[in-house]
Amino acid sequence: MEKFSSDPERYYEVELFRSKGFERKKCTSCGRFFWTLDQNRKTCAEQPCQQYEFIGNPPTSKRYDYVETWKQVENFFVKNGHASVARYPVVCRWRPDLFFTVASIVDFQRIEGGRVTFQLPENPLIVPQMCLRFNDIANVGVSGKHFTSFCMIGQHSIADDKGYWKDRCVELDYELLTGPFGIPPKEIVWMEDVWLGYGAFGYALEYHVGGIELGNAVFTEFEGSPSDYRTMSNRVIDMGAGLERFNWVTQGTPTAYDCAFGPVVGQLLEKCGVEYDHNLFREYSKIAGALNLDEVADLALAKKQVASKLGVTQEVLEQKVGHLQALYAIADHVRSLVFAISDGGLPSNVGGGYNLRVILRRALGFINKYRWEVKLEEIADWHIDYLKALYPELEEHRGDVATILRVEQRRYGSAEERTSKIVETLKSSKKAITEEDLIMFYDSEGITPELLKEKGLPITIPDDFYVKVTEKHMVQKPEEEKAKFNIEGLPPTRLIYYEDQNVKEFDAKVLRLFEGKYVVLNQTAMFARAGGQEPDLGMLNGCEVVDVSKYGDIAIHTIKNCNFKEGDTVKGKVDWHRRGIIMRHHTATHIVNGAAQRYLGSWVWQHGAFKDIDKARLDITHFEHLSDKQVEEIERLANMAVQMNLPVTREVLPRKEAERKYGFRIYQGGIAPGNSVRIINIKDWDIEACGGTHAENTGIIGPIKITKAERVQDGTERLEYVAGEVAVEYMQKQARLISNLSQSLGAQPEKLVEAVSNLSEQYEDLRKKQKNIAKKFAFLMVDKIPTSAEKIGKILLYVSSEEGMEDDFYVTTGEEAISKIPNLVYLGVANIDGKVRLFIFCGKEAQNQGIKAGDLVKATAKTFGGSGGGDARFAQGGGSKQGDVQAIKREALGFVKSKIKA
RNA sequence: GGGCCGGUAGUUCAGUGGUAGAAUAUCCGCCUUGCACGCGGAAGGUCAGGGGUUCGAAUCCCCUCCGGUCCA
Repeated sequence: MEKFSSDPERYYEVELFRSKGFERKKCTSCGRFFWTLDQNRKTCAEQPCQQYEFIGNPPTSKRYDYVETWKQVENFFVKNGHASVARYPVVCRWRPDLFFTVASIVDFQRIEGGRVTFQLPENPLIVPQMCLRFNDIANVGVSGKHFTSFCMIGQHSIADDKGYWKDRCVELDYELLTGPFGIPPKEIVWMEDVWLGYGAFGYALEYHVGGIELGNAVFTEFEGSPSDYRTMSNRVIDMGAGLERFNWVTQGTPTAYDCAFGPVVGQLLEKCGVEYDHNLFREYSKIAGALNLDEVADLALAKKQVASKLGVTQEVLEQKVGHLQALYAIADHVRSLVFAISDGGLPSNVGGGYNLRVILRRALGFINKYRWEVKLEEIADWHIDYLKALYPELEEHRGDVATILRVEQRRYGSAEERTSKIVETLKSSKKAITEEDLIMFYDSEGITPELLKEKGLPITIPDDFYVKVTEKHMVQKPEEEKAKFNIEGLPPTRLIYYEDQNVKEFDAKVLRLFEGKYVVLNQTAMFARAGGQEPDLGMLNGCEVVDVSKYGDIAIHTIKNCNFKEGDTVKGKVDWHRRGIIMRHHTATHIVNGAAQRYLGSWVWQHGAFKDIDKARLDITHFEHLSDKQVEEIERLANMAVQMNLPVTREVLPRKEAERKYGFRIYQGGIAPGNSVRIINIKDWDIEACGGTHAENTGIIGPIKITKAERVQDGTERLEYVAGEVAVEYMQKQARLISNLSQSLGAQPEKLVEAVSNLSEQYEDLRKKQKNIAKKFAFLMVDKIPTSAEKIGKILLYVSSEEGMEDDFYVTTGEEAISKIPNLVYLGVANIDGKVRLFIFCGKEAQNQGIKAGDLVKATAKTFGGSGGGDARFAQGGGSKQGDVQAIKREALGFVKSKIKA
C-alpha cells in the first residue's frame, strides 16, 4: 500500500483525474488517500468516516429495479465496445483452491503449477457474475448490505491492442455513473487501494457514492507476491462492482435487500404475515449499517443504544426488526441455494456443500423460530420467476432445485427431532454435563451449547468454547514429498496417442535417463497417467515398462533392467491388451456418468474417477445412497448406450469455443488446463473435456457391469464397475459362486434364497425348542437334587454334568434350584468342544455360611487350569481344556468343608 | 480432505467383561353397558456384519457396512 501511495502519479493519477481536475486528499480521520472533485470534502467516503447518505435520498437521477440496473450497465458497456458474456457457474470447478466463484475475475483465471494465467474469451468484456461468499453469514439480513450471493459486475480487459488499461477503465466507470445513472460528479470519490489475488496483484481505485463502495477497479500489473514479483506481459483490468449496491443506490431503500430481491421480499412479507414499519426501519438501518456485527464486542449493548436512539423499547425493536432481518436472510440464502444447486452444488457435510447446508439450515431455523408457513422451494420459485429475465438457465433447473430443497428440509426435520430427544434425555438425566460433553454434543451431534441453555439446561458455556472446538480439530498432516526430477531444459514429450490413437509401436530418442530407470523420450505412444486413468505399459527395447507418469509436459517411463543409454534410439511397444481394457473402462466411465445424470438428475456431476485394468470407479454427486434398483437402472441405461453403438468423437477446441458450444457440463473431471480443451463426445449421450484414451464407438466396450455402489461421503456416491472381458470374467465368477453355493446347499440356484431362509428359520426354531426342553429338563432335575446331593453339615452340594447340555440348562437349573433349596451349592459343568464351562450358584443359606460362588469358582477352576469370577450368589468360569468332574467335585467338597469349619 | 458420535425388542432408548433390560406399541385375560384409563400376563433379540483377545464379549481391539455431525 505504502509503495503505491508514495508514488500516486505513477500508479493512481489516471487521465480522467487530470482532465476533470480531481484532487488527491488524505482522509483527516483514517489517513487513507482519495480523489475527489468536492473541494470541501475532508474525510474519505468509507464508514466510519462517512455515513450512508443515499438512504431515502438516492443521488442518482434514475430509479431502476435489480434486473433493469444490469440492463443499464450492460447497454453502456456494450455501446462502448465490450462483449457481454454469460455468467460462469457459481460452483467453481476450474479452480483447485476454491469451492465457489467469489469474484468475476475468477472466471478467467487458470491455475497451473501454482501460477495464474488470465484468459478472456472476449476482450474487453463484461459479465454479470453471481458470486458466493460465506465468510460473513451472521451479518446477512442484518447489516443491510451483506449477502451470501451477489452479482459482481465484472469489467475485464487485457491491456493489448484490443483491450485497454487504467485510464480508459476509470473514464468508462465515471461515464457509467454520471451518464446512465445520472450521479453528480461531486458525489463520486475514488479511494486508493491495493489488491492481492491468487499469484497476481495490483493497485486499485475504489469508487464510492453516497458513503458506499460501488466498485473497485484493480489494475493487475504484477505476478508473484509483493516480496517477489515481476511485471506481467499482459496486464489485466479487474473491475468488480456490486450490482446489488448499484441497484440500492438508485433506490435509496432502507436496505439493499428491499430492492435486490425484486418482488421476493414483498411476497415473503405477505406469505408470512409480517408487518413492515418503514419509518422505524429506515432510521434503524441508517444506524445499524454502521455496525459490523463481527466488530461489535457487545451486541446486546449496541442494540440497546440503537433502540434508545430511535425512542422505542428494545423489545419492540427486536420484534419488528428481528422478523424483517430473518426474512431478508431467508431471501438471501434461498437465492444463493438456487444458483448453487442449479450449477451442480449439493448441500452436504463436506467441502463447499457444508456452506450450502449451513445457510439452508439457517433459513429453516428462522422459519421455525417464527413459525412461518413457507417452503423453501416456494421462495426459490419466486426468485427464479424474477431472475430468469437475467439468468434464463435457472428455469431449466427449477424442478431439480425444488427436489434438493425438499430432501434437505426433510433432513433438517429429522435433525431437529433428534436434537429435542437428546435434550429431553439430558433434562431427565441426573448426571452433570461436563465441558467435554458440551464439546462432544457440538462436534458430533451439531448441538450448540447455546441451544442447550436456551432449552433450559443448567449449563455454563466456557468463553473459549469454540476455541477449544477448533483446537480439537488442529492436526498437522505430514507433507508428502514427491520424487523430483530435474527436467529443466527438456522439451515437452510428443504424445503420439493424441495424434494417432492406434500406434502400437514407435521409435524414440532417449533424452534423459535418471537413476538408470526413469526414462525421458522425445516422444511416446504410451499413455501417461493422468485424469484418473492408469498408464499404458509395454516394452522399451525389450525392457519392461512398469509405469508412465507426467511431470508437467514431460512423460517419464519407469523401466526395469535398462539396456540403453542417453542418446540411443529405442523401440517402444505398447501393451495393447492392457490399453484395450483401460480404454473400455474409460469410455464406460463416461457412459455411466451420462446414464446416472439421465436417470437421477442434473445435480449429478462427476466427483472423481479412476480407470484401472481390473476395474473402474466413478464418484458422482448425489444426495442419498443409491438403492439396488437405482443401480440396476443406471446399469441398464449404460448397457443400452453400448448396444446403440454410439460414435465417440474427439476434437480439440479453443476453451471459449468449447464452453460456448457445450457449456460448463464439459468440466466433469475438474480442472482441464491449457488454452484448448479436448472434447470427448459420445453422440447424444455425454460430452466431457477429457485427455484419456477412448473407444471409437460404444459397441466395442462390451458389457458394463456395476459391481458396487457405496456412499463414500455425504453427497458422494461411488460406483464401481467392470467392462468388456473383465465384466465377462466377473460374471463368470459370480455364476461359479452361485453354483458352488447351490451344490453345497443341495438347492436349485433359483431356490437359493428360499433354501437359506428356510435353513435359518429352522435353526431359530430348533434353538427355541432346545431352550424350552433344557428348561423343562432343568425343572425335573431340581426335584432330584435333594435326594442325590452330597450333604456337608447343613449344606447340600450338587455337581451336575449332563451330556450335551449347554449354558442355558445349567443357568436355569441352578437358578431354580437355589430358589427352592436355600442351603444348596450348585455346580454345573459343561464339557463342550474340548473346553469346559463352569456355573456355580449358592443359595441364601449357603451364602450365610460364608460360601461365595465367586471364590468357589476360582478354587475349582484351578483343577483344570482355568479361571472365572462372579459374586456370592452366582459365578461362572471355564478353561480351554476338558474339566474332570470328579476332581472339581473333590475340590468343591474341600472348599465347602473348610468354610463350614471356619 | 481431516476428525468425532452412533447402530441393542416393531419403535424410543438404558446397559463399562459374568443369566440381555425398561418404556411404548402388539396379543391374551381382568375391570367396564361401551370406549378411554387402570390391573395382570404373554409374545417379541443374528445386541449392524466379519475377525481377534478372553474360561467368558452387547461391552475391549481390528476390518467392513449403514446413519449422523463438526472443521477446513
